Amino acid sequence: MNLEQILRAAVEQSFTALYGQCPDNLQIQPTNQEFEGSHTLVCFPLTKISRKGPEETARLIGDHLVLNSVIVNRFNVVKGFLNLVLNDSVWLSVFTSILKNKSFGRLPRNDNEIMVEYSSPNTNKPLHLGHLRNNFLGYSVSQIYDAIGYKVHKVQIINDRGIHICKSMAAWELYGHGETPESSGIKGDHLVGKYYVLFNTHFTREVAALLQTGLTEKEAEKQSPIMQRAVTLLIQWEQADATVLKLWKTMNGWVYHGFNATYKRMGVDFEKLYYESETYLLGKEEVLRGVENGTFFKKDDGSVWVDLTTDGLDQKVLLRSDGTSVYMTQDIGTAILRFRDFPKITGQIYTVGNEQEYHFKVLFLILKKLGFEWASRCYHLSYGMVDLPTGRMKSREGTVVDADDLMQEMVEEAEKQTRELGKIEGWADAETIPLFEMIGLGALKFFLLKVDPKKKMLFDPNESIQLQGFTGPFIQYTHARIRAIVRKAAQMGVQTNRDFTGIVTALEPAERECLQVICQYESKLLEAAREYSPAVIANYVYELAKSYNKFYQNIPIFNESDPAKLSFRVAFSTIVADTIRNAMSILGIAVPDKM
RNA sequence: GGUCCGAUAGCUCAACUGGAUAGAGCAUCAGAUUUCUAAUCUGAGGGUUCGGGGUUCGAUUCCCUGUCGGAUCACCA
Repeated sequence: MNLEQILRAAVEQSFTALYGQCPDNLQIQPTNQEFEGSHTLVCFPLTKISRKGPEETARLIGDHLVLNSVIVNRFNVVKGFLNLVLNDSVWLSVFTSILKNKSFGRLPRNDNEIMVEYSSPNTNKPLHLGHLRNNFLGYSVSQIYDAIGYKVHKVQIINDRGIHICKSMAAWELYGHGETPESSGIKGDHLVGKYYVLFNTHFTREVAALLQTGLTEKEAEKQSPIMQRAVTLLIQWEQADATVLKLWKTMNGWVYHGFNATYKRMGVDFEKLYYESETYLLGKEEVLRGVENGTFFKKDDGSVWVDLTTDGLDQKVLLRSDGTSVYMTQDIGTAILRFRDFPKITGQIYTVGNEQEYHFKVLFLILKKLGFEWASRCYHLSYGMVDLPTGRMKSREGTVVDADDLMQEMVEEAEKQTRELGKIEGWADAETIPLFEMIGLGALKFFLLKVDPKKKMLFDPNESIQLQGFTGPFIQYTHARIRAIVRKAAQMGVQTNRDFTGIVTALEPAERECLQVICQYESKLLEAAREYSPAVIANYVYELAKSYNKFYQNIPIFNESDPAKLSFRVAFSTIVADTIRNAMSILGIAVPDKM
């Protein structure tokens, strides 16, 4: 039982003793800074049962608690708010139990399994800033569920087939001169992306030329030789033409190789990859089954549709008139396949941008209509676009921020700043290189995760790497400072592994305050899981770091003459550092011991 | 036009299922401390929570309505 549960039980007992019954949704919240106390009971809702005014109700409960409960020391009443001051002995025993609990911050394993999909890029160009938010979010949500005891399956769907990859293939065939990642020294995904861009340049040029000859825009686009080549490639691919398949495999292979390097630097991973080329046929089967049992219908031209007008949505195409599948078709197949592969999962989380909200609404509805009861347990973790101070990212205008470039710039900036501060002089490269990586990526991840996922956000690279304020590096530094204290204490031979109940009699206000923040960690994890929001954790860990800084500022640890208090404060610092490290690992961010 | 989402300090963001005088950081100004890592701490100024109604002990939060911004409504993915 944690502190809040103990307190809740005590209040329930008192209220029941006074009035014979007690509502089960007692509102206990942290006390505002300006009042004395740590926990506050909101008494307005209780007046219906107590049949007294809010203030009197609060006073009576407070009196009863002080007399009958061992944990409440004193109280004060402001309007209908009952502010409770707990005994320091309670705080100390809570502290000791956290200190001894090796798995603090990780809830016990349970039988739940959940699947998280994230990343899921197209294979025709490298990852960009938007993918960074996607990956960090998906990874972090996986970590959150892992921490509350779930078994998590991280997956992604790779859109490896379709016209987009054929465009890169066409351009490479025509203008590539056999260029490979090895021959050019260009990372595979960037190389394929280069030909995708090249396709568009030539396509635009060809269309412009054809327009001169008097064709309409539509005709010109159709007759463009490079576009015709791409379409041919797509048809040949579907016919399993050996040479086309070989080229397709080769170029996709380059992309995967490049992506893997990017994922590795990001610090994300996957248990299983699904490929569109392997799931779209199952989707097609299911759609045809749906036609047979009347869930879907066929139009005269042979295309298959679902009618969702009674659900307030539109009609949606599921198979083209030529029988080929669309995006929705393969998503149906993928979802079914996943629940077959992992029958124990209680649900599935799709980390995909908010521009696809409609798509997922339709997808889940279709799955429900097909009779899959798990459809209601699919959740679209939707997130907003990432803007830059320089303006919006537009692939057409070439203002897309490449993920690899950005990570590299962040790390370089981290190095520059750290060197300027001069604290790492004389360090070996083996120490500094991982440190720059930690700071640069920590800054990036923290900044992208601290904002509520569903909101669109502004990414300011310069602000993100600052060592002051609501940033990753600030928290990393706080952690490093605490570690320095703990190291020094260890050199002095201070013992920290002990029970402080009864040895230490009183707490400083800053200690009590900080301890209170630590106690909130597990409930924050649950809240983060409920909301699918790493931002909850980011806000929390920032609050914790600030809270410790106040403590650190007010209490000179090594000036303490009482050895019990000295070891208590060092142990206390250890717990804060551990909690910071735990919370940051939920965000996928490493924290250094020295910086 | 239909649907969904957003709007909070100069800027970037918080505010737990409706709770106290709406909070942080940055920026501005004024101080402390020169250490156990100052990459710190304290204080000040800065608000009609987009406008207008409603629900109640109490609304940034819920309902209605208007304004603005974004997304989406493809035989694209």
